[in-house]
Amino acid sequence: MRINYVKEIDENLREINKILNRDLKREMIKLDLGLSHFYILTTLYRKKVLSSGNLAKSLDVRNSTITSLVDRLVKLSLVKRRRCERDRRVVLVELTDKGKKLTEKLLTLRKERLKEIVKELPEEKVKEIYESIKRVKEILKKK
Amino acid sequence: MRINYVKEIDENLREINKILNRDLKREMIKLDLGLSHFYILTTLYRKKVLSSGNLAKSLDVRNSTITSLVDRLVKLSLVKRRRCERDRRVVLVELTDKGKKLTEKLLTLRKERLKEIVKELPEEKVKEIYESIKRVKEILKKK
DNA sequence: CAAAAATATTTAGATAATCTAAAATTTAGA
DNA sequence: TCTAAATTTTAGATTATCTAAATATTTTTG
Repeated sequence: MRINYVKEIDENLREINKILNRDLKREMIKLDLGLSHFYILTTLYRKKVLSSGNLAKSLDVRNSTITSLVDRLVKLSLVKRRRCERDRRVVLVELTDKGKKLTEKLLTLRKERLKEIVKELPEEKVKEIYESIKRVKEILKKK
Repeated sequence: MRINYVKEIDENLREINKILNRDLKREMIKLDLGLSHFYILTTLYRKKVLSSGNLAKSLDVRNSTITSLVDRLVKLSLVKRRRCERDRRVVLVELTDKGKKLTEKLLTLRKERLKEIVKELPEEKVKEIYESIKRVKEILKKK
């Protein structure tokens, strides 16, 4: 019997995401925050500084949604806002030191689950998994 | 330089999910439904019949949330409810024919993006990707 | 076997997330 | 300079999800 690879890859990816998201959601609830706040924190962690509008594009939500999400994070001193010097219409958002530390902790927690892969498999196999997943991402990202 | 595989796998998985979810969200909005409805439809598609409570567990939301999500799908004749014969406390949910058709269409749409993998890579490589992703899922699922 | 406890779901009402439309501010172009 | 465009925020509506209580059914126990 021939395997329908696309179907299987799709289902497995959805399942992986479900498991990782479930764990993540629980962690965020403990902090009294939601998944969207996690996405903002990690996006800022990678990009350093981002305008409110680009954050909205990145999360695929409206600008006004970003305003209230960021409001919450500002109140908790996890991120800070400042006006862009060159174009004063633009609001730039970035992590505070406290925000950076928390984000690192969250990313670590999230990776705990994935560490089992490294524990269980030989380096060669882990590398293969890494490359496969990277390849999928690159192909999806192109479009 | 040594690559931190776990970190990279984590980031790539998140990115893959972001891309696939964004596409999916747009599709569901056209139908005037949310992502949660998609999860219900596809879960039922795989499992055929599920109690309201098990749906809640599967989506990691409260029972009462399932009630309103399913209400909406029943109104659109995409799923139907019935009492369990053996234990009449239990409410069973399953897809209607209309629901099955729509779910198949949604899954196809979602897989369109992933089909590019098959187009671009040799069968051998696709198989490797499939097996890698499956392995990740299995390891995560164990716990 | 009847009363009490446990289980599954729904209802009602509250809270939070996200949206739309309009307002405020700033920039860019005719 | 005046007008149009761009960026963000505000205000208010809508939707999703939650908690707690209510309902119906089953299981346990004295």
